[in-house]
Amino acid sequence: MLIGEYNHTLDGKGRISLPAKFRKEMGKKLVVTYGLDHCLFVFTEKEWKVISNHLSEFSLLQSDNRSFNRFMFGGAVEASVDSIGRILIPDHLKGWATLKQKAVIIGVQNRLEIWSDSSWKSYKKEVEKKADGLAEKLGGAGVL
Amino acid sequence: MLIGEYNHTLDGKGRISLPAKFRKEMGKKLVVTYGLDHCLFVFTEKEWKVISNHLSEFSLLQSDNRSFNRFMFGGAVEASVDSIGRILIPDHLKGWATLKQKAVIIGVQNRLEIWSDSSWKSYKKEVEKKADGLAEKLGGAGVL
DNA sequence: ACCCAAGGTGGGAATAAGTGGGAAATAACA
DNA sequence: TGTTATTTCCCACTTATTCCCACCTTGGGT
Repeated sequence: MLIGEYNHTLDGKGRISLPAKFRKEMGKKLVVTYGLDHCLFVFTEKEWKVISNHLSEFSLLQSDNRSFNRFMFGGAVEASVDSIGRILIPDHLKGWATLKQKAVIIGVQNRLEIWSDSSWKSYKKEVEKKADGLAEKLGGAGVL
Repeated sequence: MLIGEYNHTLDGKGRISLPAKFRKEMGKKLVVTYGLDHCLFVFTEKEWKVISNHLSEFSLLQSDNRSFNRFMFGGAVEASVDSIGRILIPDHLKGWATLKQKAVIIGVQNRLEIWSDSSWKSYKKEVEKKADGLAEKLGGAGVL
C-alpha cells in the first residue's frame, strides 16, 4: 500500500528521486502517464497491465473513449529506476504537470502521483475546504 | 479498548512518545492520518487495513473520489514505534493539527487521537457547553 | 523524607537519503 | 567519418533521518 506525501526536486536533467519508502514496492520498471487533474501517475509494471486491460475494454466506437485511450496510452512512458532510485521524466509529461523544480510525490493506494509544488498546494487547499463533506462521506461508507 | 487523556510533548525532531498504557495494544507499526476536526488519527495496521479497504471502493474516474483518496492516502503515513515508544509526525500532519510542542493524546475506542494542546482545550470547552443538551438527546434515544 | 523505578524528554553520532555534477557511452548530424 | 549533442552511468557532497544513550521528572514504596 502506497501512502504518504514527500517533497522532492527535479534536477537539471529532468530526474527525480523516488522516496525511499516507495522503492521496494515499486520495483525497477515503472510506467509514467498523464494523470487526471494535471498530475502524473506512476504505476508498477504489474499495475499498469491491470489498468491498461481495463482501458482496452472501453468500446472504440465511442469518441470519448477513443480520445481517452489515446491520451492514456499515447502519453505513457516506461521509466527505469537508476542505481540510486531516480526516474527520468520526459518533457511532454513535465509540461502536462507544469513541473519546474519543486515537486510533490504522493502515494495513493496502488499508484504514485507527481505534482508540481504549486498545483498541489492549491489543489489541497480546495480539498481541505470540503473537509466537512468528506466527513459525511466517511460516515456513509461506514468507515468511521 | 483505548481510553484516557495524556499530555505529551513533540520534541525538536517531531517525535512524540506514546503513553505507556497504549503501547502494548497499538503494537510497533502504526498509521497516522488526517483526523476529523483537525486532529490526527492513529490506527493499528490492522484497523488501517479495514479503513483502506473501504476507501479503495471509490472509483478513480470520479473527481470527488479522486480528491478524497488523494487526501486520505496521501495524508496517511506509516509510523514505526522506536525502541522507547515514540513515533515521528511528518510536517504535513503537524500542520493539519496545528501541532506546536504541547499535544494531547487521547484514546478513543479503537484509535488514538493527537490534538494540539490549544485546540483540544477549546474543543473540549465547546463540548462541555453542549453536554446538557447532549445528555437529553441520549436519554431521548434510550441510551442512558 | 529519601530512594528507586518507570516514563518522558532531549541531544549527539552513525547511517541513509537526496541532490548535483562529471565522465563515458551512445546517438545524431554534417 | 569526424564532430557535436544527448543520454546514461557512476561518483561525491550535503542534508536529513534513524538509532542510541543519558538526563530529568514523577509517582510509589519503604
